[in-house]
Amino acid sequence: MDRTAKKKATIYDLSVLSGCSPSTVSAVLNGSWRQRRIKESTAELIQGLAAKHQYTANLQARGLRRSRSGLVGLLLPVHDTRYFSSMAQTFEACVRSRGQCPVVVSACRDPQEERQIVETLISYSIEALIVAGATDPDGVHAVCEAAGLRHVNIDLPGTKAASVISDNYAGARLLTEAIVRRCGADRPLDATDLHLFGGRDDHASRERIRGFRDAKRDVLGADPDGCITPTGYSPTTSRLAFEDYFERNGRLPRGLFVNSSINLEGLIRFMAHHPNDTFTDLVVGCYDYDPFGSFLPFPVIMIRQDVETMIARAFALLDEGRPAARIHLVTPELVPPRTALRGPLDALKDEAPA
Amino acid sequence: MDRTAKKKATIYDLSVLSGCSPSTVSAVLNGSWRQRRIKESTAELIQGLAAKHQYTANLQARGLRRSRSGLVGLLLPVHDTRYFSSMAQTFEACVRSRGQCPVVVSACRDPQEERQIVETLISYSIEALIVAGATDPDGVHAVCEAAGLRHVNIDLPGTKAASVISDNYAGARLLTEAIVRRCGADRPLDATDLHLFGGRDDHASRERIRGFRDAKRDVLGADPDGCITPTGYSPTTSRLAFEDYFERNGRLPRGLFVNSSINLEGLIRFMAHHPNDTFTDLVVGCYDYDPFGSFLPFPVIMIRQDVETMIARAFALLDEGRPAARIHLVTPELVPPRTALRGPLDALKDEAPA
DNA sequence: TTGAAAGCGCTAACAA
DNA sequence: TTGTTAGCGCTTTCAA
Repeated sequence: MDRTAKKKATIYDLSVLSGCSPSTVSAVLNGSWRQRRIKESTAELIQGLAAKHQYTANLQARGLRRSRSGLVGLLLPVHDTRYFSSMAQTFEACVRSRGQCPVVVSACRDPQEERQIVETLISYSIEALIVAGATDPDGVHAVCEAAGLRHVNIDLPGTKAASVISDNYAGARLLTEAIVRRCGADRPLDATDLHLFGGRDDHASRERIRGFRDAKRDVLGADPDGCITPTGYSPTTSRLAFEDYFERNGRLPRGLFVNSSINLEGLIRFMAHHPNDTFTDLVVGCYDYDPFGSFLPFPVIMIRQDVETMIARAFALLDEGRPAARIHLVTPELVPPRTALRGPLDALKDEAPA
Repeated sequence: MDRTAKKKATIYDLSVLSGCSPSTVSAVLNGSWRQRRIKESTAELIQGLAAKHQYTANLQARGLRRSRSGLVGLLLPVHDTRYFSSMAQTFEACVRSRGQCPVVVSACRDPQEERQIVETLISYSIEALIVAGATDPDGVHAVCEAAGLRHVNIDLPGTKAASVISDNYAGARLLTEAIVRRCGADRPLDATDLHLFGGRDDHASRERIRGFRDAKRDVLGADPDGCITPTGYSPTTSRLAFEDYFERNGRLPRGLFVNSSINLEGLIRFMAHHPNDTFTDLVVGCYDYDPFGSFLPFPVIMIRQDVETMIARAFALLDEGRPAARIHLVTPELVPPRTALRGPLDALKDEAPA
């Protein structure tokens, strides 16, 4: 027995109450009344009635009629990472500032899920979509294209739609050099002692690996094979890779390039099974920034991707209509160990202590 | 010029193509055809056509007609925390397993935003709402109630709707005792040397403070005043509180109860400005679990709230229809230092290395 | 086993 | 300055 579920007021109710026609009411209530040259007094009358009866537009009806919904989508691989959750946070602020409603969903890096979820969003007539870190951006593109949906890739590029990604090559070089510098403070680093873990066969990983290798060659004068271990984006498989290396070599490499914060979670799972002195001498570089990750008991140098700029660029491209299918690089930032950066949450006003 | 934005097929198109009536097509395509006793062969015919023409239902139209949308909402304070992002992750899986579409939004702990955002969701005819960590749950309740929207609170309780929260009192006791135990390993802890930072005047903070004080009294035999510093849920204000304490006392307390992972971010911001030896001897307890937070260079004991159970209970209550406005406690878990727990991401299948 | 027809709440020509 | 009207695409009685 839902006592209070009174039916919501419609423009027809207000039409009767005000003595005006439904279309007049509609115009007043959706803001188009000035240009429809409706008398100020009628507008006020209707607005008053609307407030009094707690009228709110039925957005499904409006959307159906206008064949758009006011919804804007963000497709993530996962929510549960500081990188992607900060992306969601930034995206949401952007969308709201445009008076639209954000819809953030995740597809777990499953190409089929990606397409299917996007199809669902399209069925709700979303007006634009940002595709972040998709495993199959071109597959998603096909779905969007067929429905005439504006979309851009972010984080991981596609070949069919505009893409905003960070400059993974430059970032990886920067990071690699910083690791070497930090290691070298004590004694020179052997090239086999700088190892990259994580990532898989996607554009970001490839670019990072390329930057890693080039930097190694430049700085250490050598880039032996076997210093790269892809693990996918899973803490479990990453951890196994570390265990494996450790068993083979009796220790970790002195310099560790970790492909992403998810892979860094693999490292801490490894840590949980090994005493702290396993990690003396270790210098870690991690692509992606996590505030707590920056304060681990060994130096962790991080790369913070400029999410704010990436999102802003993505929206700029969406506004263009049909942007060319090229890649836009955004420069990431090197973050020294023990650094706490401000994040999207800092944009919110601080609450009084109580 | 959007070349390919061909209009989407409708049931009318398929009606013409198949020679059946729109209502038959509708029934076939929304799954109600068996009970509408439609011949298998007609169904197959229509399904074939639908596939061929890439028909997908217009969910806005369906929603308008049925006056529900298939959308289920989750209102968060913020995305960018491992606690809330894991909640989003878990929520999303739950909603999808029910064949509905998740909508996760955040309101930045602003009571007015909370109500307004919920009003928007209601305008989209969402079918149920989980209100997580709201600053003004009862305000949100009023909005939902007026629209006859099923909803439950989670994380922070309200007085008007059913609420699922973790047992903050018990958790805080557990955590406090664990901090004392860990400190005491060396030399006995003075009661003034166990300090609580963070939180504000909400139910969770109050319960945690109560648990903290009771445990202190029980274990240390005293609970002097002035050992509690609320800071709100902001890294900046938390950091200032730590700085302030440090300036006054020339050091941090030996035992630190931190109210939430956001407040723990305040601690690491403090760390960024102080050398590592400021933190020898320190034992931290943090309400909320963050995988990297568990591996800081001093012992961090954490409380992991059982998000999976909380979400599951919330859905169970939603299914009840009109659940009583009582509070349901879920037991949280004590996490020793240097512990890497599995999270919602581990439920996903691990990807092959490349 | 199927079809006809009304209508969900709103918008946008077009008329007045 | 306002009203009339015809849908947007779908579901759902009711009738056949």
